[in-house]
Amino acid sequence: MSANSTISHEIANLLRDEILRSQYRRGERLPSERDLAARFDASRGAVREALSQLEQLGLIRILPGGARIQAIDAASIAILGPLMAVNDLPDPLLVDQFLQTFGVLTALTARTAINKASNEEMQNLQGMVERLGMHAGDFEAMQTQWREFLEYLATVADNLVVRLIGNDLKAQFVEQMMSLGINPVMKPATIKQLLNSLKLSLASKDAEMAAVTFQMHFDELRIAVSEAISLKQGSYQKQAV
Amino acid sequence: MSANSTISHEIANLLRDEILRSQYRRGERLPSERDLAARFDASRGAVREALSQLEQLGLIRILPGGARIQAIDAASIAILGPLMAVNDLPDPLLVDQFLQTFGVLTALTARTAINKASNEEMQNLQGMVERLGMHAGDFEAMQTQWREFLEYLATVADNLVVRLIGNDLKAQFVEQMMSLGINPVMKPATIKQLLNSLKLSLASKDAEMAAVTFQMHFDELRIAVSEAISLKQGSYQKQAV
DNA sequence: CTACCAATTTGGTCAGACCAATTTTATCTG
DNA sequence: CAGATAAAATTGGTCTGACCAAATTGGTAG
Repeated sequence: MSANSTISHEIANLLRDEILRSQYRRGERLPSERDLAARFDASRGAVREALSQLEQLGLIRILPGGARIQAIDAASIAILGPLMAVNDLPDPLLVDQFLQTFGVLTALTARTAINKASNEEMQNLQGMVERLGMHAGDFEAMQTQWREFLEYLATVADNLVVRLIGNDLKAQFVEQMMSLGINPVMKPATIKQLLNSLKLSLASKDAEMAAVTFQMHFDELRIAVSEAISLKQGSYQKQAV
Repeated sequence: MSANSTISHEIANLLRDEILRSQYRRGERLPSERDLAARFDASRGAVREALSQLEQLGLIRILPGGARIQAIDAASIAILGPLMAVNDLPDPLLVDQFLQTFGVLTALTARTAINKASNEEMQNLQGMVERLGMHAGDFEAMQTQWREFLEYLATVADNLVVRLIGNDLKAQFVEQMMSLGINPVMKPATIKQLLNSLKLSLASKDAEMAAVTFQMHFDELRIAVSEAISLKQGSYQKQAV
């Protein structure tokens, strides 16, 4: 995933992970560009490009005298993905916070979308929910359609701020979960209930109800993912034994 | 603000603004590094560092054959600040979306914070709200204390995801508004009501109520800011005449 | 008009050099 | 011994010029 062909990207990724693994303390000086160049057997130019990227991520601050490590909670959200990936398993707490955040933003998106949707868009939304209900069994197919639904919802809501955050978040997260083979399992009854509630809110154009529905869905999802992770953790420990 | 002493930063900022001003179309090729170097009278290395930053911002994609402009809604949220700054006045719609988003995230923070606050933290929070009420008149003082309150709330909630988003958002936004001299004015009665509601939710440890309170506050703020901007717009037009 | 091949352009990378500012070290002083 | 001071080494910022592989472009043959 983070194998961006170019050397500067590789260096950036390596250093990024080292920083995220707390191998440097906050405020500490990174090795000099020349030293790094020697270490990675690369030119100073390549190293400088890498550092330039890390600075943009908010992980370091470059200034005459040396590049210094920044506090991690002063960084950009673009580090979330890598942060979840530094360990074998993502930090469950972080994942939970992630879903919680994603939940409120999705709820906002739904609220906005329903409030400003045209008749045609409303019909499209209803149609998509309808189709979602039909594939209730097939996880893969539902996953795809579900994402399309959220995507369309975002399009209708047309909130650039949420959109941008969503980009960063989704890109960082979804693939991460997928690649780890973490499959959250939700009870069919719960899903059915969610879809029904969604149908209702759309039919009555009740934005608030839709928001609450999504909120509840994500709360369920948080539980499911949490279980999926601890399950995975169990199997890891087994392997270790 | 965006005058980062170094040439590469200057180039990056210039190009960033040009892209945000839609001077290039999506998918279009940026001038070659050599051309850009000539244009800015800089070395190719400096240009490459600049492009490296723009790529990290998600504004362009660099690949052999040329750097291409990306869709703006595929970028990082770090572009929001510059995006609001490209015009004399920030886009009111964007500002509104901004506050809306900030609102739900703050509501989430409040909910989480109250749910997991220790007794001591709870007392601190109550104390801060108390003090906020005392400075109801002085805008400056209240502004500072208000920010401290939110900051502490975030510390207690301890949600890294929201934290990171908040960083990016705050950094991009608050200063922007300040530097433009946009002072949203809220009725003292409204503020009083907000603080009371806040006091109540803290006293009864009612996380949901606190969340709703913040939500309402931000809705009020959105109105106030919207008015402040259109007021500013009026005075601009006067000047133009 | 299409398919294919050569010439050109473009990004990726390197080496070596110079400057200004900072940091470190050594030196001198009280 | 501590503190101020000056010299030396280090560090980031920038430039020049060069080479390669991949992609784009332009022209040519079918």
